[in-house]
Amino acid sequence: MNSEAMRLTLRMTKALADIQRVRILMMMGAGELCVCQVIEVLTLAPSTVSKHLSILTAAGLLDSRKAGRWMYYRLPEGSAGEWVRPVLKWLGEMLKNEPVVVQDAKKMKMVVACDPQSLCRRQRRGE
Amino acid sequence: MNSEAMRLTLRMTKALADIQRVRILMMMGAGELCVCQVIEVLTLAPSTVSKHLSILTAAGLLDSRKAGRWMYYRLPEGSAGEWVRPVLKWLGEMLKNEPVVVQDAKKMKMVVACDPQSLCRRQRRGE
DNA sequence: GCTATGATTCGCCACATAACGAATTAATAA
DNA sequence: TTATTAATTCGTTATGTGGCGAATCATAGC
Repeated sequence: MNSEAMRLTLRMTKALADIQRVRILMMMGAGELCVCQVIEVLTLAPSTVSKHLSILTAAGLLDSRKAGRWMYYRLPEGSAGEWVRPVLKWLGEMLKNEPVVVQDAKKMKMVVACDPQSLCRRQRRGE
Repeated sequence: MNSEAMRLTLRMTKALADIQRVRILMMMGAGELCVCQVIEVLTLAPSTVSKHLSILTAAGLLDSRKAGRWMYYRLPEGSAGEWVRPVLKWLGEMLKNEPVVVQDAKKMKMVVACDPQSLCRRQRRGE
């Protein structure tokens, strides 16, 4: 840890200090998700969700992968997530019975069931 | 954990999302401190420091004790700090070599050396 | 090339928050 | 009681942040 430590730490804690971003992290426990899937669960504007995802990524709390037009986000694996995992574990234990989180998980199941393509099409038509 | 969990969690993460409050938490590792000592190290207005301390306390990250005119703050002990300790440990490891934190610790030694009474008197006269 | 489309960036607005000094509170000391 | 004093609360200001829609970017498909 060098003099960047504080900057990095605050980037993380600030990233965690928002309910939508916490909800996203909890959702990601189930595996990687594309942006439109996160939009569907949070029911926020695409631009808003994209911003949240970029903040989480900049904080090292998410990794991303581009596949064609789709962007997939997931929890960081391996050594990349060493500093992150304890935080996520702590969050998970704090929130495992939180209604919002449980509800999001349920909605996630529905969303993962239909493929992203048809999901985005529905979104374009306005739900 | 009930439906309050998210509120509590966000109160904690928001409390951690500020550099002055992180500095305060790191300082408290050395033991309980009165407000004027924290003021001395952070070199911020008393009202500002008081606010930070109240935010940390409301988040469960600090306990307080009143002794005469002095108010002492410390890290929560025993079962009260069960959810807090892992976070503080994580913070401590992230920041143990952070210049600001090291410098604060050094200043703390000087501050603890002189008694609070004379410290506050000096502050009143404007450093 | 052109169009369609998933995602991001930009500009804006409303609201939250950190900082200060002044006023207030609570407790000691005169 | 009155004055002093450590801390807090209040009011104000400047800055930061979350939200949206419009515009833009990047890739797939025609």
